[in-house]
Amino acid sequence: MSTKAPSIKDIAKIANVSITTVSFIINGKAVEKNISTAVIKRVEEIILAQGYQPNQIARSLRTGNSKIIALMVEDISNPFFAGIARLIEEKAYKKGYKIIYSSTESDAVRTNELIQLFRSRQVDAYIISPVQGTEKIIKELIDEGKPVVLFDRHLPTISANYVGVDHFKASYDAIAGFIAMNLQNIALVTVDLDVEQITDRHAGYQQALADHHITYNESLVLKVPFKQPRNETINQLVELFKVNETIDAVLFATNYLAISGLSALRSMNKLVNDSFKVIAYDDGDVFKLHSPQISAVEQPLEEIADNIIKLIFQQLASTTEITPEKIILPAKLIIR
Amino acid sequence: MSTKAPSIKDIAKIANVSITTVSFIINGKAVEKNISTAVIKRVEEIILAQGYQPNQIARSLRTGNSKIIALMVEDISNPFFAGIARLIEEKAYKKGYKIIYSSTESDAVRTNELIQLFRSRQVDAYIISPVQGTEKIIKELIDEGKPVVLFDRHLPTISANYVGVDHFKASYDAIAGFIAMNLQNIALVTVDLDVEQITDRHAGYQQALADHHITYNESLVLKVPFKQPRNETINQLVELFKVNETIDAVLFATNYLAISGLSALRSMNKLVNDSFKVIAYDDGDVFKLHSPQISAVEQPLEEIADNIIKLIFQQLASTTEITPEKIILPAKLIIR
DNA sequence: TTGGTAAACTAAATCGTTTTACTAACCAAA
DNA sequence: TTTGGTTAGTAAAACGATTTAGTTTACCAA
Repeated sequence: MSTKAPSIKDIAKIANVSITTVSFIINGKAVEKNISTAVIKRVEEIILAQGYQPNQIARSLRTGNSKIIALMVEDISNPFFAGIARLIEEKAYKKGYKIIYSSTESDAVRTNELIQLFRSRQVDAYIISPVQGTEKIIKELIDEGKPVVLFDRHLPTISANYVGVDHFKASYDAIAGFIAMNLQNIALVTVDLDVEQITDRHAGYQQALADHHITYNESLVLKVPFKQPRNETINQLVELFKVNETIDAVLFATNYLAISGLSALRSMNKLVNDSFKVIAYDDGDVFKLHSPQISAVEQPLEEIADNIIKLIFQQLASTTEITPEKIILPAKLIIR
Repeated sequence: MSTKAPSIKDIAKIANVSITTVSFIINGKAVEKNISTAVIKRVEEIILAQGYQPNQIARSLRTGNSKIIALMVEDISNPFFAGIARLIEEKAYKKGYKIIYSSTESDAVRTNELIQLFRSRQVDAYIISPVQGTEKIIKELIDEGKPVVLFDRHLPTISANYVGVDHFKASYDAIAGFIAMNLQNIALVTVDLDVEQITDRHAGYQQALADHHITYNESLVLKVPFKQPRNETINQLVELFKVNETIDAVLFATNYLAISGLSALRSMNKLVNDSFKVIAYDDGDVFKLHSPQISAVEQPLEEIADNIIKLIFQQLASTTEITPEKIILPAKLIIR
C-alpha cells in the first residue's frame, strides 16, 4: 500500500514556505508575484522529487473549469464519428484538454440527461451532433457562456457555432451524376430520423430529379427505421429491389445503410454494374475494396475536426461573446 | 445570462433547513438519519423546482471518487476498439459511470502521461490495453487500490485482472486450416510491435507450421512498422507477393493490415481464390462484403466487454483485495 | 423527579486548490 | 525622521459538497 499522493500542503511544509507560494510557483505566477529565484528553485525541486501533481478536482472546484471537453455523437462505433473523435482527441490533447464522450443514440431524453451530467462536472466545452428536442438545454449552455460547437447536424432554432457539410449539394450532385449516366429510376435509401443532415440529403435527391424533369416516385424512397436491426433492413432492401425491378441506381444516405444495401444485393446475387449503380454516403474501406468499387460521398473528416477545434478554442480564449459562425464544407463525390 | 446553478446552500436556505439535512436527503440517507417525512418531501420539491444538481466536482473532492472510468486503447478509431468502447460505455452508463477515453498510440510515454492525468482527476477505475513500459505506473494504480482491468494485451510481469483472447490458438487454427486445404506456402503479415497479442499470433503461426512439418521461412513473414503510412505498407505487400510467387495463403495479424493487403492485391489484379487464400484478423464489413468473401478470426466483442465490466464493478464493489482473474476467451474462425 | 433514549436536526471540519488582501522588511528620498 | 515604494512573502476565504460529532426537545419508565 503506497503512501497517498502528496498535496500542495505537503510540498509547502517540506519547502518551509506557505501554500500560497507553492501555488504561485505551480501556476507560473512566481515572478509576477515576487517570489525569489532561490525559493522557486527549491520548491520546484521538491515538487519533482515528490512527484507532486496538482489535484485537478480541487482545481476545478476552485476555478470552475475542468479542462474537459464533451463530445456527443450518435454512435461512437460508427467509423465517421470514431474518426472525428480520434482527430479531435489528438488536437485537444495538445492543448491540455481531455475528451469525455458519449453516444446519444439520437435520443433526446438521453442527450438531455448526459448534458446535465456533464454540466455538474463543470465540463468546459461541448461538441455536439444534436437531436431535435435538445434545443432548450443547449441554449442554456450557451447562455451560461459555455463554448458549444454543433456539428454534423444543425438545430435551426439555435444560433450556435456549427460545422457541417453541404449535404443537399452532395446528394444533388450524386443524383445528377446518375442522371448524366442515363440512369432514370433512382432509388433513395435513407433513415426515418428527422434531423437536418438526413432531410437535406432527401431534399437534394428530390431537387435533382425535379431539375431534370424526372417525376418523384414515392415507392423508390425507402425510409428505414433508425433502430431497426440490420437483418430486417436487409430484408426490406431485398424487397425493395425485387418489387421495383426497374431501379437502375441507388443512393444510400448513410454508411451503414449502404453496407446493408450491399449485403442485400449480395444475397440476391445482384451485381453492381453499369446498369445498376450505387453511391454510398461516407467513404470507407468497405466501398474502396468492394468489387466493383463503390462510388461514395466523402465527408472531409480532417477539415471538420480542424474547424470544430478552431471554434472551440476561439470561444475558450475570448471572454466576450462572439457571433456564431456557420461553416459549411463541401463533400467530395468520389466516382469509382 | 441565466442565473448560476443553485448549490446545496441555496436549497438549504429556501427550505429553511441546514445544508446537512439537504445532503442527507440527496444521498438517500434521510430515513437512516431520522429526517421527518415532512421535511424530506419539502426539500425534494424544492430541489425539483430549482432544478438542483449536486456539483460532482465538489463531491469528488470530498469523497475521493469521480464516477469516471478511464478507457485507454491504441486507437479509438480502430473498429475493434470503437466497438468495445461503445459496449463498455453503454454498460457503464447504466451504473452511473462515465467513460473518459484516450488513444495511447501504443506509446509508453504518452500512456504514462495520460495515467498521471487521470490520476489527478481521481478517476475511479482503469480499463487499459497496455504497452510495455507502463508496468510501473500500472502497478502503482493497483497498489493505490484502484480497480484495473487490462484487456486485449497483457503485461506478463503484472498481476492484474485481464480479459483477452487466445490469439495463439486462433492463429494456430487459422494456419492449420490453410494446411488442411493443402496450402503450403503460407505468409504471415504482422506488425513490428512487441506486445503479447501480436507475438502470440506469430507464435501460433510458427507452431502450426512446425506441427505439420513445414519449414519456417523467414522471408514469408513481413513485419510492418507500426506507424508506417498505409501507402508504404501497400507497396511493401505488393513487393512481398511479387517476390514470393509461390505464396498460396496469407494470414494478416490485424484488421488494418488485412485491409492494406486487399488493397495491394487489388492493385496487382491478383484474385483471392482457392489457390490464394486469405484470413484476416478481426472480422468486419469489409471482409464480409468483399468478393470473394474473406475468412476471418473474429474476436467476441460483446463477451470481452461484458467480462471487463464485470471485473471492474466487482472490484469497485469490494473493499478487500481480490485475487486477479485472467479470462481468456476463444476467438472464432470464420471460414468463408 | 430523574435519567435514559429516541427523534430530528445542525455546526463545523474537511477535501486541495486559487486568489485577494494583507504584512514585514528594507531602502531611498525629502 | 518620516514617507513611500519595492521586494518577498503569507493568512484566510472561497469553491460545494460529505460526514462526524454534537445539540435540543420530547417522551417514557422507574
